[in-house]
Amino acid sequence: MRQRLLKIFDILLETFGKRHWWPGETALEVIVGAVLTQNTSWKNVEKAITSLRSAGLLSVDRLYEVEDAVLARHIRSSGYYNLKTARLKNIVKVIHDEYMSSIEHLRNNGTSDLREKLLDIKGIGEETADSILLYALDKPVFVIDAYTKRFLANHGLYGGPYRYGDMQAFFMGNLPSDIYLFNEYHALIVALCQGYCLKSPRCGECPLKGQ
DNA sequence: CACCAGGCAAGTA
DNA sequence: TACTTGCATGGT
Repeated sequence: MRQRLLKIFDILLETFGKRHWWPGETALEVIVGAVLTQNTSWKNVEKAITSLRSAGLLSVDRLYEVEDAVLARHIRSSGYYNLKTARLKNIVKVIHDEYMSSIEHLRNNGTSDLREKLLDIKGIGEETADSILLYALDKPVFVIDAYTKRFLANHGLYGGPYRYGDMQAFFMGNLPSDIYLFNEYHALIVALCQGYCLKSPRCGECPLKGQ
């Protein structure tokens, strides 16, 4: 299975190229994006991030201080703005109060289980926590989402159960623990599903046909 | 008009 | 444990 998953990765990389998920952005922007993109298209999230950046709000301390109503106005385009305002405030408060507003301190925290720490924050579930761990904090965890589930179900790689932890264990048990690989693999699965498995499935043209 | 998008928490059975 | 529902904008 290990070789099969690596072969699939090579095909996806060849087909779609590097996805450049969250390159050249600050870790805080990644964290904000991870929350804002919950059940929301990335396009709508980009507008919100741009608005926050223009307003000079993309720092832990500025986000900590800003009024809820003001924050909500800037992230309006990403939907669920009242909910997401509270969720951003929740995680920013932890970074501010417990890590001196430093993402580096959060990243380098080796004493407690960082994943559990994130999951304890209201509004941070497994996918958001793992996206933050992988894409913002450079931790080797495999991110699972609705696309990943569809990918596993559609390609006969895995028989279930289709629970988050089981699917994650499948990938992490059958791949080398590598930040770059986990980062790119997840993004490539999304690209595959968006191009071939989503609306009007094009399974006949799927680059993984026969794999 | 309907449906979906890089989920989560709270409620129900 | 396994559903169901509210949250909300913007694109197709």
